Amino acid sequence: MYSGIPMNYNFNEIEKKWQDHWAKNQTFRAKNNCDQPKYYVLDMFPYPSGAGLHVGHPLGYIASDIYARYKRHKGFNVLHPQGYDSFGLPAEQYAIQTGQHPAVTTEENIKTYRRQLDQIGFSFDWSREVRTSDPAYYKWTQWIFIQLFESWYNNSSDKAESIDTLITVFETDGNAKVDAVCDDEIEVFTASEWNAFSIEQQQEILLKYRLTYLAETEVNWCPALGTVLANDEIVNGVSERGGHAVIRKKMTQWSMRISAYAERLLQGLDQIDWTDSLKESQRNWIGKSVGASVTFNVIPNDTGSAKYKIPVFTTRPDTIFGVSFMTLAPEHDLVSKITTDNQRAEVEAYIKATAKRSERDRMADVKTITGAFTGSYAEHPFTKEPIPVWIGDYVLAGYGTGAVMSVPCGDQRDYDFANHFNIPIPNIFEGIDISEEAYGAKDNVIIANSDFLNGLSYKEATKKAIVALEKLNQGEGKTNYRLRDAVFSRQRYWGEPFPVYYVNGMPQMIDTKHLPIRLPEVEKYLPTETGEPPLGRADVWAWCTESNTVVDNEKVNNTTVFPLELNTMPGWAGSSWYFFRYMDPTNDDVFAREKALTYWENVDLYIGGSEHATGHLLYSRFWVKFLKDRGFVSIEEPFKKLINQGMILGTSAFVGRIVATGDFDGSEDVQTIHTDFFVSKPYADLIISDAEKAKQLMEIIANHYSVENKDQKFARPFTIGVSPTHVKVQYVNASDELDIQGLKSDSEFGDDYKDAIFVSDTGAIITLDTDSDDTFKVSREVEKMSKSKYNVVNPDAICEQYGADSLRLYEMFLGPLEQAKPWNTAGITGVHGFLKKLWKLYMGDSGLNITDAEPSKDNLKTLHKTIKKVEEDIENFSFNTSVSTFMIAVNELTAQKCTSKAVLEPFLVLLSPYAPHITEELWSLLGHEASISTAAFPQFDANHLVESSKNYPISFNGKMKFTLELPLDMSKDDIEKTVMAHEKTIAQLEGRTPKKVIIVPGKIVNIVG
RNA sequence: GCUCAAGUGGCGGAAUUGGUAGACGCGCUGGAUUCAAAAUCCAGUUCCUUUGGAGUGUGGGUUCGAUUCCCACCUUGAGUACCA
Repeated sequence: MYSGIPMNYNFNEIEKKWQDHWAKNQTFRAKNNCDQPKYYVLDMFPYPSGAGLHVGHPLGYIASDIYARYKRHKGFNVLHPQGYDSFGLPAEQYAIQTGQHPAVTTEENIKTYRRQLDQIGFSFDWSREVRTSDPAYYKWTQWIFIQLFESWYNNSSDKAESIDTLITVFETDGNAKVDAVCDDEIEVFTASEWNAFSIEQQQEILLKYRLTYLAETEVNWCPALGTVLANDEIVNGVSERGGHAVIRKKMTQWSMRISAYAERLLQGLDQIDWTDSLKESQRNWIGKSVGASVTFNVIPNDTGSAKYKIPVFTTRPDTIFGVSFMTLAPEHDLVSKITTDNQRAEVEAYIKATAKRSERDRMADVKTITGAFTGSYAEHPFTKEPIPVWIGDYVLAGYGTGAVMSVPCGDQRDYDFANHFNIPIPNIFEGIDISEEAYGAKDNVIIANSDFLNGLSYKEATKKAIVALEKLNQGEGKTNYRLRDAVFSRQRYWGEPFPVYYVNGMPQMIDTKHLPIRLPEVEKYLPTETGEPPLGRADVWAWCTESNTVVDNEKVNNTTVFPLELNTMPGWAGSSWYFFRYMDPTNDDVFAREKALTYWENVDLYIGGSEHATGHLLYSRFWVKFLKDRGFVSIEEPFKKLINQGMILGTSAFVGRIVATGDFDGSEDVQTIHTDFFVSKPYADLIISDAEKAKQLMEIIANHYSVENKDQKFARPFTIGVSPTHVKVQYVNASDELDIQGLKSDSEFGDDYKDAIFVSDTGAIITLDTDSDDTFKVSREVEKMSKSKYNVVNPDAICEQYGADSLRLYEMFLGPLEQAKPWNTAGITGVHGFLKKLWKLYMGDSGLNITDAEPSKDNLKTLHKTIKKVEEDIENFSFNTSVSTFMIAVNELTAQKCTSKAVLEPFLVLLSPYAPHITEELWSLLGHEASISTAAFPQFDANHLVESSKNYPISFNGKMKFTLELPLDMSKDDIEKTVMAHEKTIAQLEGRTPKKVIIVPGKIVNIVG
């Protein structure tokens, strides 16, 4: 243990001491009953991966920790918790490979995370830790799922209500008047019909209304992962995790009726303080478009007499007279029904061809226009003219109705399609040329050739067209959203089990008082041979309605014991509400007690990565709105302010390996051979630009191989090039010089560098046993931090070598929080040196160097300008600039030889959010018993910054030439006189008379002429 | 293609109610200290053809004055992708 007062800054001892102290005294425990104003600072909780943290991960945590500590100094009761999103795919993939239970590896990974987090000195309230994979936690995830099941969305009240209110309506009035968000095509029934339905029939109907429902849906199936994926888990047509192929497949799945909340999710964005880009991605994801639904009647053809209707959605009902064809998605249900015999072969061939194209091909190739004519015609609602009905894969089955009214003059895709298939392109825009391309803009159009819409603008024509369509009963105004209901089932093991069992195929909820339903044990984490999810392997996975327990599968009799659901919940289930659990983490009666919920309300500041824009952040908002509707919480939005921290990139290091190209064996085949020669960066540049130098090196190489190794092939003429090869950044110093010995003896590279010959800056071969001055420089490049690029920097090593305070300061010092920026360990010596200077300022050479001396004017000026700047910076989340400010302050106070306690004590408080360990240590050396975190933030006093004079920049035509110290209270006239009389002014003017003299008192003087 | 960011020394970056461009730090150069190295300290460090001139991606514009405001363009990064 640490004792006495060391003269040197012994960060390892100091940091360990205070981390232990904080943990032991629960210094950062948030109070639930408190008169202080609350402040809730949250980080997006991590998935505990096996790789542990690299220096990029803590960036956001450091920023939020600074803010949390700052808010404590400002008198707030701060909730700053941390936990783990501990269900997830990687642990399960690892389990499949090794047989290790995911719970075991997860526990190990969490231990590593915790150790790494602890050593950085975060002020987390660990007494509130949550883990999504903990049954005490997922009990409530299951509970929320049940609440969603027991709810429907009433459009009339614009909120979710208990399913009981819906049943009451059905019992008394049937469903004709119900305005709900529900499945399409629900049959209308009366009250008496409802009451006559069997229980199963009733349940089947209710399922179409519930906010979470079981339905056969077309899903994104990932064969490699053996599970379905949500839209936001697919990036560029492949799985976000692992990059595996994804195909469309119909499966019975739990879904969440998030589409019910589309409008509120959109509107709510205006109420929250998020970045515009993040709000924009959510807006795009929700994808609201306002327009009309229009129904086209199919003209009965020779083969069929049925009267089919084609409903379409359009944002441009004003262009309805420009329709010259219709296009259906190839998957559209009507296609097979309306295709004429003549066209059947062609249509079927086309459908087959498009089905074969993967989603990825379709996305990659948007230029090729394909389609087929069905042979059928639809009737134009107004002109009654026949319109040919085509199919084409540019129309998406999943959006709108899967069919479009094609207006080639107003939509480029329709235009291209019409051109390709020689379909007429009628022009309905007055004075607009459409011979080259469609005119898609809505502004400044005047509709023509459109009967009763002639002469109208987009807005007027849209209104009028909708009214006319409504009169015909063939359309109405409609708003469409791109946002689809979210698939909630995963065919995986390591996730929350559903509290669901099946009676005659109908899902039944387990009563909430029997929760949690714990994840069963399985012997293998793979799907069953019959293709069921891993839970299908569990032996004890049936629900007994008598004992209300999970029992052996063999007991299933479908009268009292029923099979349980085999899917598990997706990763976003547990993370959609965890911020509430921190408020009351151990409560076993409710997910969080009301008192805690009303005190802490919502998250004031949320920091995390932007990759969660359309997943976690949208789902959380959805669940919170739902919980509010049902009266469980009182807030509408979970995260008031949100900041995305930028990614920290790695600075990769490369050694230039010489590759030789030539015909080495006389076979006349040109080969490229990787030699054992590596060249230093400056020399590599030289041989590329200087043929003479290259020749010299070639000779050396040829000699090496032919003489020493008796390898004749290099004696022939050849050419050389430099191939950059990644090496570990650990072997490179601040001057980009390589530790050759270190690299050679690194076991991870094996024998790669055993025979390596390193050529120095000057072109000399570096020998390791002589102490020459030859150095070898690597080339560098900024890339994403990743193990394969050997540029990963572990915070453990940084903490050991420089300390957590240095790490914290440096991460902030790198640049603006929200920007991506490269990490380069070399630069950390700057902030580390600052901490040493700070230590020296307080400790002197022979012990505490603090006196009760009156602070000087300069001391106070330095202190107060620092208070002002740091406070402004923290409020603006500009942490990088306050680190500079601290450096300037310490430089100034050192130069001023300041020893005044009245200045040095408050300065520690300013710095403590950034560098909590060293400030806590110095604070206690100053005689304080209580933690520095309890100290009040210093008060800024502008009086200390008042100046009597100003060093005016004197510019000529806007260019500053010299400065002049003048009193601040000097009048404009006097300033002009003084400046004009100055010898440097006279010299500048060279006899010219200035046209104008601009004087801004306290700012500048500009002489024009 | 569309949307949103961002372009400033060798590097990370600072400066925005328009007013001394390059703060702070890294690196580099020179010096002190040292047997030597590390560490520490001091000085210098945008560029150039240097009694001066140019300069914040490029070209224009507004202004006494533009990194900051306006217009056009270029480049890079992120997101999104046939959404009717």
